[in-house]
Amino acid sequence: MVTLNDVAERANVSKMTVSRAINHPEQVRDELRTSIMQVMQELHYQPNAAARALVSRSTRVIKLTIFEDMDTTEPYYMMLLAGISNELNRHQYALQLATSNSYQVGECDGYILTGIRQKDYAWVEQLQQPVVFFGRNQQGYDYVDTDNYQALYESTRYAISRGYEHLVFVGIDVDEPFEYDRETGFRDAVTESGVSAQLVKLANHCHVATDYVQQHWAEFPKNTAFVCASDRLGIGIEDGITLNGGKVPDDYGVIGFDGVLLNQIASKRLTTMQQPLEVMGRAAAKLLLSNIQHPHERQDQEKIIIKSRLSTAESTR
Amino acid sequence: MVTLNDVAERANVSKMTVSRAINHPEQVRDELRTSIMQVMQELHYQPNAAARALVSRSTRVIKLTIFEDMDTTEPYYMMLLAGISNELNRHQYALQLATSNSYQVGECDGYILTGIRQKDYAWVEQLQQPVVFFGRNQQGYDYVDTDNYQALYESTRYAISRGYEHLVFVGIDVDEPFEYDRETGFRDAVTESGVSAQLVKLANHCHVATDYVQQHWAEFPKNTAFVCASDRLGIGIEDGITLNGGKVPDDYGVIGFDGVLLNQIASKRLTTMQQPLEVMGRAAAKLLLSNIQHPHERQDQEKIIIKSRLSTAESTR
DNA sequence: CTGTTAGCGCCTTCAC
DNA sequence: GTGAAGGCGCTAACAG
Repeated sequence: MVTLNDVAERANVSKMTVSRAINHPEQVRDELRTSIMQVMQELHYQPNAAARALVSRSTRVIKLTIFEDMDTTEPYYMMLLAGISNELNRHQYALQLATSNSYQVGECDGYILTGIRQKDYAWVEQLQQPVVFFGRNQQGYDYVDTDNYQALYESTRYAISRGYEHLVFVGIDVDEPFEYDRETGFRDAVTESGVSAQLVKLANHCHVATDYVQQHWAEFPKNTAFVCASDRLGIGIEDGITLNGGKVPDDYGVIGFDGVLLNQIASKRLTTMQQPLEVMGRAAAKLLLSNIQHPHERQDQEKIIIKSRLSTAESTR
Repeated sequence: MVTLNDVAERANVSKMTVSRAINHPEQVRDELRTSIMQVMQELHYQPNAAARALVSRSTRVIKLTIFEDMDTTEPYYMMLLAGISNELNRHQYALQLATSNSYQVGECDGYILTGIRQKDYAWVEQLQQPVVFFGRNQQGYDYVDTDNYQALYESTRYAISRGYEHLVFVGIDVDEPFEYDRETGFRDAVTESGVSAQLVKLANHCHVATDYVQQHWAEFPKNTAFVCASDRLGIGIEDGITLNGGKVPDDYGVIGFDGVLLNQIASKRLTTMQQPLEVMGRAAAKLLLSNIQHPHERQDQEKIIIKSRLSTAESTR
């Protein structure tokens, strides 16, 4: 292993000069600095991160902690990872993955947290380093989230603009703020334009949505659009319609929400509100790094709300 | 920050005794050890990983390097991550994510590599730490891979056993060993049983497969099964069949390969050879850790080939 | 069994 | 501008 010392000897300077050439180049004579740089290249010198961390108390490592079993984790986290990773790389930080049951090995300069439940907050509070959440929270921590209200408001408006006259909101059967935001977005859009509408909440699975359509088919006149709180529900709904002989998109419209997986896979492409996950990942990383550089009081909670974009496809006319 | 020293003082011993209580408990009197443990608890002592790494030259960090743009990365890597992460956690190692353009920050004890191209091998060779590949390689590095031959052999046999009398292999249009293995698996199964068969290679997209069926529909008599080299192709094929009025699974069978995403999403479930990605991730981690503990020569290349399992669903009878 | 000494590689502080 | 000394937190090696 090549150390600072090795470089110093070869360059005929003290190791301090080498250290300075790296960390405070302006304090070293140009001539010396370039010759030191050259020696570092020749020797393939790589600073020892552990030694740096030990003395500087900064690790240049960010931990992403996912409070869910990785096994059941949505694959779309991959896009999030990409965003976080891209941004961290730009600033020469490393990304370390952890789960709630991870053995905590090694320090870090900050955390990005996602999938937190109520019982996990005790752990969060005890953290010494800055924290950014992925997803809304009411505990005053900075967070990045998607604009659930806007997403459903806009997709509903879109359905109406395409001439569908009866709207059904297919929500997810959970008691979470994000779900209420989506519901409210739908309600507001519907109220404004005065079309007829109904709401239902289902478990977030394709087949549940399909069964729902099967059982309630009589309730849906032609010219109905289903505005769904997830793409899984959207796909299930579309299937149910087809099974009943309904025509998509001519007589029935379907709009999903999330838009991560399906574009690559599903054969019939679903119109969907697409969360820009890569952007959201980058935003979370950026926010965290800024908190690390400028430690601020917990008073002013920073909320970064990112809008989804409608991606139109074959399930709406 | 609580250090060894703090614990030592509070427990009225030297810091070495505390260090030993942690790393070599058997060398410390039971009584002393328990009292030290208690003090550590009280003080919430956490060993400083940087200091440990510095002195022991072991970081307990494993890097997963994905040689693809994260942006385009298959979401199924998430399952791989889960497997790797689970296994590493069991052994108290941390997982660090890197991409080819990552700034190399910090050391690690070993690498798991995936998505490598020819031009990346120079980088790999210069690594000091043990390496395990995800996916076959001919450079002599240990690797974990799925058994492509077996997967297609078995799915083909299955199709035949279900009474389909004409078989079509829908391969991926790439010049890679894994593709030839799949093709050979198909050929062998077909030859053994003497059914009629044909092969085609397509770009790995749903719609390409659908178009293919559309254009060649006349070639496919009833009782044809399509054995596909990916689930995307499988879905596209199934769609094509349906569009031509073919009945799946009664008159036409479709079998995919991969089986990661779709079970959660697609409404019509595809019969598919499912790669146990979580298991493969764990295997890669296990192999790497074993290489770290017992450094061996590069002579005997360890190959871990993991079999896929058929997951039968609605696209075959 | 337990304590003392020394040093891992780097950076801060203080001399020159 | 540059160098020397000291110490970050921990552990291996040697004393006792």
